[in-house]
Amino acid sequence: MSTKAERTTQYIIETVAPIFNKHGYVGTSMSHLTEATGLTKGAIYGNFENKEALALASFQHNRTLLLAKIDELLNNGGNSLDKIYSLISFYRQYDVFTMQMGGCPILNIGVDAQHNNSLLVAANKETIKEIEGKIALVIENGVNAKEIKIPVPPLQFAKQLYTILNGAVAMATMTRDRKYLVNTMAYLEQLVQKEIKK
Amino acid sequence: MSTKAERTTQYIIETVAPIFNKHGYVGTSMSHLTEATGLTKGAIYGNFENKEALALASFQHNRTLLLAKIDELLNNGGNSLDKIYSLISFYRQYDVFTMQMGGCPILNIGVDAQHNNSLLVAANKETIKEIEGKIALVIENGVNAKEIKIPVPPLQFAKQLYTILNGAVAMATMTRDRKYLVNTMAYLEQLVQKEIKK
DNA sequence: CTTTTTTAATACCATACAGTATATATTTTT
DNA sequence: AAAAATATATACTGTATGGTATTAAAAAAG
Repeated sequence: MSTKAERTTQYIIETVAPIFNKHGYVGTSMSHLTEATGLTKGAIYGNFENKEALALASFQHNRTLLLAKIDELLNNGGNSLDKIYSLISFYRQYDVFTMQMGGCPILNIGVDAQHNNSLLVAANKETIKEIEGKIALVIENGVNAKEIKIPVPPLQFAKQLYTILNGAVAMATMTRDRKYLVNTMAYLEQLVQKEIKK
Repeated sequence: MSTKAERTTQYIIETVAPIFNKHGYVGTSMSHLTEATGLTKGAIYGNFENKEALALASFQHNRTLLLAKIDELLNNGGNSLDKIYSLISFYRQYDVFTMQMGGCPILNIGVDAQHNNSLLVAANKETIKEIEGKIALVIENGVNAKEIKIPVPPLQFAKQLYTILNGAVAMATMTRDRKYLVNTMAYLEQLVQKEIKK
């Protein structure tokens, strides 16, 4: 079984991750964290070197949750077209899924950390690259299996798709209006149907 | 001529607006502002009630710059299709244009202020609505003049277009890679040509 | 050019911040 | 169950925070 400290560390990360995601790196204070966890600074600093290490662990936690979900969608049997459709369907409810994390970790951290924390910026960039790669792989397999045809290389197509997905996420976040998700996913579905379905 | 205070007020806003835009509301401290302006807190608090008022004025300043540019593009003679193309061309270099502001004010403030400052969130939402309205008007005129045809109502089309534009802005911001702007604008140009050009 | 009014600098609040050394609990190991 | 090791709480750094009276300087009005 795991040691006490390991469990506490995990508990802190889970509790604190949505707070960092909502309020950003500078916007989150140690007192926010002690209050939310019910622990003291002694406990937190016993498990994490400093605020930055905790913020990074928090981002990695959210990132892992999101990547696990995307993996699940993209490895869930079916042909590549089904996988793309299920990714789009997932983003229609992206706001519901990311609520537990305090919003989209990619967008929030990616924008918030920009001039405040370079470690978080780097971790976020890496995550974006990873997601694009996963989508590109599905596309590539679909092309090879002659299930779909695309007008540009797989990675570029994946980046383009992910850009539009994130556009919807950004708009929905900024306006707090989930219609942007719904409408954009409707648009993408007909786009996929018309443009890449062979 | 303008009074001294009016000029100082304006000078403060111009100097401080990019800082707020880069570092966010909580991430910007009064000492950042005194350092950047070369003024003391006495001078700043003589011209602004508090930090929030200054942040709001800063956002309004950037918003005005952006809206002026968009107005210029969308009222610059030519038919509605030309206007859409010139908007898309502008976004290809959006990073250059918004550098003076410390990045895209819509995205930065829209995301950063989300759980930190409700006044800024409201001002940002209002600005988004305004931009969408301006685009929708161009579309509507184009439809009425039978220059273009669109598969959805003008406002919805405008929102969809603006969502994709902002997706490119978000990706370019987060990854610091302007290729997202270039590629997305290339995509949008062929989309407009194929889909709405009558 | 003097007086009045306005504007900005200084010096100062009280509070909150990230982080730490030490003491006290609480687990683990024996 | 006792001893050793670990984990958490307490109490405390020094510094930075947003904000404010008050004083000095500069601009505008007479």
